[in-house]
Amino acid sequence: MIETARGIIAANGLRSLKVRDVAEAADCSIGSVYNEFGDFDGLILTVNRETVQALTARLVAVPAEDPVRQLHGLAEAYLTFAADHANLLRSLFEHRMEDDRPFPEDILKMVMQAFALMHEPMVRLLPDRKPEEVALLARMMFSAVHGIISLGLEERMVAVPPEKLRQQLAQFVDTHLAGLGIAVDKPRDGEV
Amino acid sequence: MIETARGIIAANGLRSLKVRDVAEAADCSIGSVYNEFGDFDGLILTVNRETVQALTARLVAVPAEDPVRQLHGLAEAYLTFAADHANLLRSLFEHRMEDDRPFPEDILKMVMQAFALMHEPMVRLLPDRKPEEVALLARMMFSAVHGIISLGLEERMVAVPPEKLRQQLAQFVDTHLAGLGIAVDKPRDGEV
DNA sequence: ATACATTTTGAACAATGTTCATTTTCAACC
DNA sequence: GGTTGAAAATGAACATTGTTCAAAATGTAT
Repeated sequence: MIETARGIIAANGLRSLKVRDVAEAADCSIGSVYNEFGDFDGLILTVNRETVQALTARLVAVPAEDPVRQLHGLAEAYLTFAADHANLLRSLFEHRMEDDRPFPEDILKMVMQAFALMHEPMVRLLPDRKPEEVALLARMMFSAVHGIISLGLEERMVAVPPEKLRQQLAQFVDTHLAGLGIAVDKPRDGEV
Repeated sequence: MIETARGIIAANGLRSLKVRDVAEAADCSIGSVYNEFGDFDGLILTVNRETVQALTARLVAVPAEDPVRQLHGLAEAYLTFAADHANLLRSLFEHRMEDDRPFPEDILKMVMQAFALMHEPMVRLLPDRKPEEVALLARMMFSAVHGIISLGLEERMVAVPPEKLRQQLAQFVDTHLAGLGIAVDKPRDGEV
């Protein structure tokens, strides 16, 4: 059932998700969807929850030996995930809830955890700066990467080919690290 | 009528925009809304069009004497606009059309024009690089700024206070320019 | 004043999220 | 095995909202 919903969102975007379609595909009644998830938002949030989990899993799997490589790896993992699951990520970041119900605590926490994954390598690279300051820098860098990727993949606008985006992202990370006073002269794998 | 629609979106988000509300507020029939805008998307797009125009106007108004100051000004103008009209900007970037109708050409063009405003000062700062390369750098920088601002202002997540965001943005621009090999040692107005 | 064009109207329709009384399922107990 | 009561599943009915379109209202030219 979640599987079906995710399939529909991934294939045609959140807007095309319909309760009736999910019920039919799952071979159960409409009411059952409501018994399971409470309401439509509940279903969407369940899919979104799994999306963050999948994303976080990818990010956590990035090797952590060399902090610079790790940052590149995180950015690239994010890009790969975003390119493969553009609609799922959009659902996560763009879905607004009914009324003004609060954003679920656990999803928020997981997103923050994903954000925080850039924190550790940044601390290693900037041992002299205050932790709070580094936390801000890390969040900023994550946000910047997010912006580059999400606008870059936006089909409505002129979408950049993922391969090209990958190069740009790597360049961005390098440039930004250089700006922070971190030397990155040795080219890494797969860089042009 | 557009005014009403914009008001509703700005106040409560795109989701709460209803044809009937607009018709009632404009003191006309539902049908008239359709005669005027074709369909619901037409109304939304009209509001979005004016949003890009307003944003572009703000960005164009940024002084262009010193390129570094100009870049800071552009980022700050974007932030100010985003903070003042968060829901309108979201409507512009997040609204998906029915089916797969194409994104209107003119809006796309205006967004690109806004993107391109970072191009000129970047060319001035990097006279030795190839124009296409600078265009990519400019778009990347714009996207990064967009990401920092849109995630930063996201109330669902932990929103950063605009004042704090302003500082971070300025720091980001400085860092990035430094990474590009551009010296920025003189503090600018209003910087902490 | 008449005839034709244009605009406006809002009732009816279609799509879709939501509810809830009813039915079905199923386990526990005698 | 039959009875019973809780739990789960059902889908018809409802509420909201985008959309259509025949009819009415308005405007204009002759």
